[in-house]
Amino acid sequence: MRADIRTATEGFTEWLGQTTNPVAVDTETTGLDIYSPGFDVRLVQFGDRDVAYVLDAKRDRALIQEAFTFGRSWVLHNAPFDLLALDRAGLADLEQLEGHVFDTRIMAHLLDPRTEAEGGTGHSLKRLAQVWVDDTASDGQTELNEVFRKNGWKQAEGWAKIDIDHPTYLHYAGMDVILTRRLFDELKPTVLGIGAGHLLQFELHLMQLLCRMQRKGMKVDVDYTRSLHSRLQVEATEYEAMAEHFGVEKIGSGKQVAEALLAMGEELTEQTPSGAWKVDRAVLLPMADLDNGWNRLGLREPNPLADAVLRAKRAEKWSVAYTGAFLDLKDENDRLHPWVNSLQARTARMSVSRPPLQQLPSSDYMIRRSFIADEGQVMIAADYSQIEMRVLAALSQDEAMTEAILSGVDLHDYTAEKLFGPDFTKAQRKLAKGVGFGKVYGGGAETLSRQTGTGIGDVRRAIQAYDETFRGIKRYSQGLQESAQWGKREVVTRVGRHLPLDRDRVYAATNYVVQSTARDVLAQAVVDLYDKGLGDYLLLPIHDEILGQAPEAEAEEIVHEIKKVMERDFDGIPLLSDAEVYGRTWAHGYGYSEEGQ
DNA sequence: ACGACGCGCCAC
DNA sequence: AAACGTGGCGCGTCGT
Repeated sequence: MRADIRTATEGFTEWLGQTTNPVAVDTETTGLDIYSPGFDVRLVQFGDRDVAYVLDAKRDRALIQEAFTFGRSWVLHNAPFDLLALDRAGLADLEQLEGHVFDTRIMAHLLDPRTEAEGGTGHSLKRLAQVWVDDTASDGQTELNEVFRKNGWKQAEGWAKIDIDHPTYLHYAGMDVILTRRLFDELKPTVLGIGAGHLLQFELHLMQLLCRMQRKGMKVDVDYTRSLHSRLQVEATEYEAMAEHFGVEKIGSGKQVAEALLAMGEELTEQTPSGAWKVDRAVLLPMADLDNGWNRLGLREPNPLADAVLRAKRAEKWSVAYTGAFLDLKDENDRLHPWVNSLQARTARMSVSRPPLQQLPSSDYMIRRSFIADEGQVMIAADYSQIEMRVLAALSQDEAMTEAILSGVDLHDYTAEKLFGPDFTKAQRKLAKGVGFGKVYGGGAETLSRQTGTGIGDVRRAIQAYDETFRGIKRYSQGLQESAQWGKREVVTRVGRHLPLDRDRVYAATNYVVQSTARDVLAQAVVDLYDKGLGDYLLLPIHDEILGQAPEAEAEEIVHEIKKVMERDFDGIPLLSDAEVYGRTWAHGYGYSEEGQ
């Protein structure tokens, strides 16, 4: 494969003026945390199929800035990282490139959303280039790692420490853009070939909007977070000491915990897939005489070790994964800019990482209290109610479920009445609800029986009654699986997304379509909100919810506008949004109030 | 020292 | 007939 890697600037402008679109772009930086102190862009590369210019971000700063004003189209692999890095370093604004950017990672995801572990190609440039461009393609990563290793640098250090003119580094940098452009040339017609051209445009647009959200970030209440962080650390240390008293030196070692509990005369019954004793939360809580909400059950004498391990683990997790991460990752203005991957899961669900803000504890508001609206603003949120059940009703066009939803009655009450009659008990409603979730998640009788503590026979009868009540859902689910059996082993969603199914898990088809369609509803809502000029109020997408902030005086009005934009009809099923003004902090949406503290 | 993996736990 | 879905990420352990 021809690869002409040029490190001098001679001829760059002429080349850029005459090469074909899109021009591949990549950056090499000091690290991954764009908003941490000390972050810098070191190299910026431009390339086409055969030629790469590897420019020094400092030496060639003006030339790079000028290049981005050329009004070309660009292609990047995993564009958000480089777009935000370029923006942060003042080399190119997000807005400047918006609408002119392709992302080969997004294109690859549309063609096969599976990771390597799931049997797909995965979405790393190296693997994709091997599959689509040249099976001997090497991006030079292995050689670069070797240089890092020989110098005694850890992975994360190498990127900042390697000499900017190290030949291995420059080769790696140059190959990246050449492979990206070559990959683009293969992926583009293939994406169009499966009829996903419109979907690609949509995803590229969405990705760039989420980049804006990420760049803005969210304000951390640093004083509060520091104080909570140390409180959690103290708590973890205290409970770790108690555990040690019972012979457990490392609370994270399931082996030690299990052995100590057995020595205390406790009985363990559940095992992990590899045969070890299971000592997770579900096992330890009852042993500590606690329910799921950590309240005393009063059923037995609490085991002090089980109690200490539970509390130490929680305090440890919360301080390391949350408060500690918030403090580590915030920028110099105390703002956090989490990574938002607009197209992540097999079902296209988005993910948020560094830190994982989509999964902060919701049973207690203390962690969410770390996030505070900007001066004069309040946090707001709007979520779709029962989005997955409603999407399932719409897709299946089930008559009974449509009737229930349109009548406005509580769906689980309706289901319980159909299953058990008008005098259904609380436990029966819970079971009815569980059966409904089972349809969305693909769960079976065994699982539901275990979860609800209902006998397997009763559960089977409930599922059967459910299928008879909601015949359309059963029919829809079977239809998906049958067509996947006959044709290609995949389901295609309403927006034309191809979701591959695993051979032995074809039953997951219903879940995939529902989860994916619900994701696309939220994604479309994000685009619509920006179109209506409400984008500046948004902070973060959370699967079926959008978190935002707005000036206090207008917050009610703005959140109402957001709700209205989100709400829509989906094949006769109304998708409704619950909108709420939280208050100064994220915790205000979870029962926190200043006065109460 | 580093990576892979098992396990666990946080969310929707 | 039956089959619980999607993530992020830290710790401990074990192999290289």
